[in-house]
Amino acid sequence: MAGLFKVATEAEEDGGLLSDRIRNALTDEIASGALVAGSALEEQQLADRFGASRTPVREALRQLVVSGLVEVRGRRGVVVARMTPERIMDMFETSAEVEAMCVRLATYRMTPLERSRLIELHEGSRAMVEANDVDAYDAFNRAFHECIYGATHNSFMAEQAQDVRARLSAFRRTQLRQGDRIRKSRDEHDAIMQAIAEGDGETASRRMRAHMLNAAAALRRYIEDRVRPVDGPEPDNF
Amino acid sequence: MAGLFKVATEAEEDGGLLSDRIRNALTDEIASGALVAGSALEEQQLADRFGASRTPVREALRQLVVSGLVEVRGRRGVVVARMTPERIMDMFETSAEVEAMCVRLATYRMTPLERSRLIELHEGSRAMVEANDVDAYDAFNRAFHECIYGATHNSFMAEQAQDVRARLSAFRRTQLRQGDRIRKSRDEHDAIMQAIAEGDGETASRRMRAHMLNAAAALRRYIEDRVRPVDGPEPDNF
DNA sequence: TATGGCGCGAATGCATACAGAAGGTCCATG
DNA sequence: CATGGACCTTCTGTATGCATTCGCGCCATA
Repeated sequence: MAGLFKVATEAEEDGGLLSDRIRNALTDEIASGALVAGSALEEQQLADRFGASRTPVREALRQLVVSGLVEVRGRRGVVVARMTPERIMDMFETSAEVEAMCVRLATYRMTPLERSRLIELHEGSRAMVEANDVDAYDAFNRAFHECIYGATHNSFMAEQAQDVRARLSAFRRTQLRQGDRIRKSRDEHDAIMQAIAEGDGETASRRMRAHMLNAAAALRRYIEDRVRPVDGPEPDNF
Repeated sequence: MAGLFKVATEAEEDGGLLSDRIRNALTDEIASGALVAGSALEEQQLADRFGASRTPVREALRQLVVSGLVEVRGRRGVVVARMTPERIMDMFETSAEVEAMCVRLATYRMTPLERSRLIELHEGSRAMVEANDVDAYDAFNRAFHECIYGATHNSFMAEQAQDVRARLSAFRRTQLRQGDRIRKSRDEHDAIMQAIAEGDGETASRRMRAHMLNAAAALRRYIEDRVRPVDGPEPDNF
């Protein structure tokens, strides 16, 4: 329902292709968790929902397959990518390494202006922590890391890092709700910022890796706490 | 023409989807350089060539857009991704960092069996160098690096690394034809292998990064030698 | 002669129609 | 009562048709 309204409002910016609009909408819904993993995505149903025919829906789905957000099952249609816990951990580890790689290069290459912008962002996150505003912190977090990607001055690397990050966004947000993870996250950012300020890319890199792996561990605890009691319908589902 | 024949022979394995076959064929042709950057890809023309209708061709093209191998220009159709020298260098740097990351993890995690397999591959490459067999060495090189990806025991990371590598394959092969680059490449592999044997992931990582950046530099020289004399129709085309 | 407007052609983007396959269901039989 | 097979439904995969839009060339005018 929210999707319908969104499409209706976005219909005004008609410049984009219909298939692109559908793809972006589905990407958002998968990344936000509105579409849970394993859900079947029927073409006709989506076409009705977006007020389009099956053709642009198909194109959007095919693109999502390449992005890894959905997977095809023979001729039985596509489902939202159903990931095992092992795969999620693999993705987090990869993300950690990629982020560590980016921050190392960024430390050595960022301009004073970029550094200033990063500091500004980081300072702004203090209020979100104290308000325990998960959504705001999630948005900040994204901006913070993208700022680092940009500071690598390597647009391809930035795109790759963002791709990996996007595939994990659905899990990252849940992870932030674990205990006082937000506060710890900001403390870790603080340590990273210090290494950046000192121009020590190697230390920044190690701290970033630890930061990301801590987030993964927090997610793991969160999942185990939530999945254990149920123990029934969805053991491998997400 | 070669493409037509290829499709005809592969038509027997009819299990795959038509759009997948087209996508794979186009991927191969772009990666191998048979389709040069900037070439326009007309839907009807491709449909005729593959003996299909426009629909599967469209789907294949859309998937290639997501892969970054082709790009759309409004409604003017798609062209093989036209990359600037800066972007290619960005991609090589990213590839270098990713490979360095993989080999570090692989050094710490590979099983004796995997190490044995890697040594065997490396030994086998000696003959190719002495025969100066670029195609054979290119194939070996791919197997060598994929073996390392696998040894990370992180399937997601392996996929990411392979994606980046695939996007550079068209350039990697040309680079191997530069001077005695093949011999140097094998020497660098040798140094990497030594670090792996000693279990020193950090050294293996640094050597791998240098190896990849050397390859990029070789490509740059090769391009400049070839593009400088022309200086006319394709300054940014390559 | 140069520039701007107009019309035509062609190719993309979307919609619709048709064929094939996969799964479910119901019935018959052991 | 269980099991296997055939039929039917539904959805995917592909083909074709139509509208829109973009580019290109021509012509008129300053």
